[in-house]
Amino acid sequence: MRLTEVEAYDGADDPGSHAYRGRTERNAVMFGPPAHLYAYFIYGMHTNVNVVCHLEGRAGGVLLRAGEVVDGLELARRRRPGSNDRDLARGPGRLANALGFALSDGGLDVVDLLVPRTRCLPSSTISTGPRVGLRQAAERPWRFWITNEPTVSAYRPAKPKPELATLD
DNA sequence: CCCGTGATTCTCT
DNA sequence: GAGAATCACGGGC
Repeated sequence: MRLTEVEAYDGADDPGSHAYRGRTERNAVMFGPPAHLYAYFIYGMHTNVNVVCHLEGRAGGVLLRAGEVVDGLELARRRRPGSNDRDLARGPGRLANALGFALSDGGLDVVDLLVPRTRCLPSSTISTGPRVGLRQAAERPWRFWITNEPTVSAYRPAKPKPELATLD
């Protein structure tokens, strides 16, 4: 998998992070050592995965939002029947599916699964913007993606909180 | 566009 | 401990 889109979450200082309100049973691995998987279940049907990034004791991680399947294409297709190749990992739930990650993989050490590119992309090819679906800290431009990559997911703003009726 | 779906967490008792 | 609100989404129309 070649990652094309990620989002950063900074624990204690980030109202958008699952770790913002401190350690709980669910988010415990985010407080542990880096390069481990924080997996969680969302919207009643989807699994998302993050890579823990800060040193032990300080929470934070990077949500893997989208990628291009460049290896094990047949396997990824089998894991996501009906998906076209571009969509195999286009979105965090789909990406977890395509890689075969499940909730039970939470805590897994992924240091050997993450292979840095041999050459860095020039920063001019990386775009940034607000994270998807957040009401809290929505203004922080902590979503990063490769510009013009077809495998990057569509941006969807958070559903605004219903306001009480206003005169107008 | 719209809505299913269920874990987690918050806010009261 | 119960009930409600929230939610880092995807698929279908």
